[in-house]
Amino acid sequence: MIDLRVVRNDPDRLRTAQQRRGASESVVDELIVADRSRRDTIADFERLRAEQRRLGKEIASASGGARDELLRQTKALAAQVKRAEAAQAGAESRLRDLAATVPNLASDEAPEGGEDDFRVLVETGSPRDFAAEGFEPRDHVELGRRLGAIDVERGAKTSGARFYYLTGVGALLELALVQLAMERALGWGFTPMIPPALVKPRAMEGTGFLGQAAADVYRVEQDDLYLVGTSEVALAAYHSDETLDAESLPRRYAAFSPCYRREAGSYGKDTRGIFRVHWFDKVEMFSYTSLEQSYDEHERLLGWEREWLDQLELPYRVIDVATGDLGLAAVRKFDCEAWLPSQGRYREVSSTSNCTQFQARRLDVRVRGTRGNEPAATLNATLMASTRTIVALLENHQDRDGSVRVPAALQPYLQGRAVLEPTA
RNA sequence: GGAGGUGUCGCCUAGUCCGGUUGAUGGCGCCCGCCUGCUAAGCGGGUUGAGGGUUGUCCCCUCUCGCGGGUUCAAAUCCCGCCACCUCCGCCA
Repeated sequence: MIDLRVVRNDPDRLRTAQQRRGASESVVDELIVADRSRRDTIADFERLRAEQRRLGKEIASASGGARDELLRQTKALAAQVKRAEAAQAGAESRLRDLAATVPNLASDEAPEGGEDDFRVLVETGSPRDFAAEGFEPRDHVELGRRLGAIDVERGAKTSGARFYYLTGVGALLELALVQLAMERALGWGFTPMIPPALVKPRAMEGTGFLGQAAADVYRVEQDDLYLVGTSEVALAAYHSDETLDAESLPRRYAAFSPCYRREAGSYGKDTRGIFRVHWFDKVEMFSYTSLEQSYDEHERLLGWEREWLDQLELPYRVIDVATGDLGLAAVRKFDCEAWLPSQGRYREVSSTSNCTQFQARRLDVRVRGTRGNEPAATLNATLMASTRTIVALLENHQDRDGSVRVPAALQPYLQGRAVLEPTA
């Protein structure tokens, strides 16, 4: 949720922010009205309640006729209090519902525009020239089949489109990646976590996934639980309703969890292979910081994401995502995109967002600092998304015979294997 | 899934049966001060959190006893629903 003080003190800033996002500006005026009505109803209620209290105290000590007279007065008052209370509750929920639709204020540094208006920040490593090497690169589906690593046909048989089995060396590869990622994260000071993948509505709502992204979320209706699309949800909710000491920040968590996404509205997009699937596993980095610290932390998280891709020896670029593509919670987002030879372009393999106080305000995560309590800032960053990492590894490190070179850093986690050989 | 119990302002706890000076008792911890070669002990005071008013950190108001409703002039206290934890039973990895 955005800071409602902006609505009161600087509505023009909010209008500009909405405009930069391509979001509704009229909502600002609605917010101003709703906020004013909330304050008015609160004032009414508090005034009546104070009067009621005062009378109640008198009744307690009065007796006889005086008491009866007081009772007559206060009975009428009680009805008014009840009405005022209902009016306040109504005004508050209207404001809350309205505020919930407003996205976080995008950073001034984020490029303005839609999905295609990103800015490329860096490009590192160069895509291999397969023509010069004299062979046509295979895509990950073909490579995975030859290695006995990926089985999409049986995935579809069992669970439907966009499901897969990792088999044999494919399964080992994921476990190796997870293990390596966790050890790196541990070295950087993260606390390893294995969080729940099913969460209550509050966690989902608090992280901003029930708004415009709700269609992409799996819901278990019978128990009113949601399957998380990222462990960011469970990690953000981890400290909900808590007040953290400023000295304990930043707090960094690295979680391994499955991720479930309905991928609604992506019909026909990336239908081949395991690039876009309904379920994958991921190691996610998550930081709690103060608002001031969050900007530097964002850079650090990006640095760690890059270090990870460097050690997997993948060519990639980093983009500064445009305002219209930030989602609800982020003020700024960097995506790392690895080169995919089969597609001849860069594709997202990781992403880091600074959500500032947007999630913390909803989930009630506060920092106890010198200025009193204030909402914490939360940041998330992909370290290792299993399927896309496997796709990038197989395609970039393939050889003409369909074998795949294992980057040195990963070899100790794959029983020392330097090359994955086709089984058929 | 069934039966019973518990949930009080950091931690522990009184209060709940029998509604009203409870805007919640006491202890521990913590903070400030006093005392003292130092430390400890001792003595005095402070200590739930949130929102708002005034922005004259001085005060005032509202909310907050797991959460949400209800009854009542009035709810920590009575009633209903839910949640979490504990014990036992059943079922299952």
